[in-house]
Amino acid sequence: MATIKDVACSAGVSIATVSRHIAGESVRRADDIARAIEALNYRPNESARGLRRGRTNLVGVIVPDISNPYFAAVIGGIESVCNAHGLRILIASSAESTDQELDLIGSLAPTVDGFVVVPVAESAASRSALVDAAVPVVLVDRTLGATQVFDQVRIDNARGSRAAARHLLDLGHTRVGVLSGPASALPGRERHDAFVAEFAAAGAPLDPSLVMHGDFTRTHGRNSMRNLLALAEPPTAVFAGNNLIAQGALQELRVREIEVPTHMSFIGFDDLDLAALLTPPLTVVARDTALEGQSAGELIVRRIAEPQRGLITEVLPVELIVRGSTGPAPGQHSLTHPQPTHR
Amino acid sequence: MATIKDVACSAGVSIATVSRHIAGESVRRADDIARAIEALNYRPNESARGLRRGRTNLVGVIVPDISNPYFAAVIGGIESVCNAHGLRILIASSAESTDQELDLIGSLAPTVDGFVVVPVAESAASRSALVDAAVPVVLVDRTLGATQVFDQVRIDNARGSRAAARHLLDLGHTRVGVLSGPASALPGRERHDAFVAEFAAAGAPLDPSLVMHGDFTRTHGRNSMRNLLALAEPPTAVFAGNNLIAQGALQELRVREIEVPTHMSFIGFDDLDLAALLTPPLTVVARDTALEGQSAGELIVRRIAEPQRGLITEVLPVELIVRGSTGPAPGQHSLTHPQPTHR
DNA sequence: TTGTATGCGTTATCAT
DNA sequence: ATGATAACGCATACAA
Repeated sequence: MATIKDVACSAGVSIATVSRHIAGESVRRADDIARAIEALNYRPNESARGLRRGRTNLVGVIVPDISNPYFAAVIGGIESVCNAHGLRILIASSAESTDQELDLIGSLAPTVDGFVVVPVAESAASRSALVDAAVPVVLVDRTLGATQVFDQVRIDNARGSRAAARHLLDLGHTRVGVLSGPASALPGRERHDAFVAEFAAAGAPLDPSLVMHGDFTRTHGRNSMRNLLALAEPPTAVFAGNNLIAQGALQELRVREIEVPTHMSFIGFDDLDLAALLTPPLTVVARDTALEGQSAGELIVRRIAEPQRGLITEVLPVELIVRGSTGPAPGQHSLTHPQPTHR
Repeated sequence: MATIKDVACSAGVSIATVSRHIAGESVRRADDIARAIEALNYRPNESARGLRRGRTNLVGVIVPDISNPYFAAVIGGIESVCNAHGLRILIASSAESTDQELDLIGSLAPTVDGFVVVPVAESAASRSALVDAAVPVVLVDRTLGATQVFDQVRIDNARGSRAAARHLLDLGHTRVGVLSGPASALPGRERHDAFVAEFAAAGAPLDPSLVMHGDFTRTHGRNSMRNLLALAEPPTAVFAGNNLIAQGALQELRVREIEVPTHMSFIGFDDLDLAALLTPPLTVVARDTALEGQSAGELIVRRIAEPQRGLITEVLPVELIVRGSTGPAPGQHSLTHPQPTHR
């Protein structure tokens, strides 16, 4: 591997001059230096650079599960923006464990110029570890405690849930099941609360026995849907709090051969890759997951460049996509149901 | 940030002793040192370490598209294994561009101890760039030229395709469409060739006009399926060369309201997240994508530890999962069709 | 077993 | 505008 010294020799200047040239300063023999760099295929040693400047050009990205398509899309967004700004992405999975998340923050902290984190839950330990890390931090999708100390990228969970609730209300549903995520995570809380609140505001408060809390997992979706179906009077519609919960619930509906939407309307939060190809195609509250990652990338880039800037919270929009899995409640005139938006 | 000097001071020893303690050598005042490290929350500076030892503990992972669920699963597998061995993962996307892949290899090479690459195509430039990088390399899923110079993790594409062909033959299909991936990539070639060969070997060579080559994209799947359907005599079954091609093809089948498998049998290479929830559930050739990543992780870890070892190629098995999208060809006795394996 | 001292490749300071 | 040089934090050769 060629070093700056080799370049300096080859170009007949001192290493200081080469360093300046690389830093963009104007030097007399810039051409010779450029030629030497080219000829030797010289690349500055990042370790030496990092040691000297105290910066590594590395951003640590910690997510609960890399294989989840949602997180994968977010990572993709982060990567494209950061790479365009010369920042490398260090990926690590907390494997849905706050303990592991804490370890990762601690061990990555001295190595990275900044963090982009999708926290597992609202862990005070993780929050203070990130504060101790003393580098810029951007939180995506979830928060770490009520008082904001980091930049954030979130989506408008409340609006999405309200739109879903509104849609079901318009279709005449009043007996609605809710498969919520954990209250320990912001999206779980916000989606749940807004959905329930919208029904209450419409004068049709939901039956609490139809509200199931659980993790963001297929298992929760499947088991809770099973429980709902076992009820003496099952709901006429179900709202699933995220993509995994929806998958589990759909699995159960499929096994039980429940007709959707004839006997049960279904709406999920988060779009699925094949949602439009299911029978019936799935009605969902969707968001731009790649954009979420890009926004996070832009925030961390900016924050690293200007650490003193005021805290930023970016709230991205969501969209109700009405496909075919939601229909009028039994006994409703089909005329009243909204026109599907085909996508 | 505490340095080794701080620890040495606090423990009342020299920095060399601290360094030895960290390296695992036995030193007299190990306890004092451990206490000091704990108290100061000391972590070795990776840049300094990298500079001094010439190793960074970083593995560069380059994939064509991070958001593709297949690659995401592979990355997840790599990450879990590497992290367990103290190696960090540097993620970068080549965005399906061999040029970008080449740039990434060059710019990451001085920074990483090894590469895990899913090449975009069989690029001689990428191959020689990886050779020039002079660090261990593991190739996943695809190759870079005929002569093997790197460790590899692949799947048994030929066996998977033969199983798919066999399955369709057993169902009596002889007029079969093939939506193949690019011949420039190993999986595209192997899957195509084995599938075609199996039909030929069975004395039922495929009609060349039913064989469509294209990229691993939804667009190819959709357009080619459209072309097949527009034929005077369309095929009775279609084989899709990967997950994206299958998605596109299914989209077209859905739009055209073609009944599967009554009017058209469908089988894809690669499982999809919701494949079992489609109507009908999809018959596919599946593989363990996470395992593929884990194997790659183990190979790169091993190769970094023992660079001199002989070249390794790991070929992972595939599995035909018969669900509901394949049925007997028109005019066949339904008795002859195999029993579905429900999953 | 321990400490001292050197150098890894780079940037920044200082003098020219 | 340029060159010599110190220092970043660490691992190790060498001396003790």
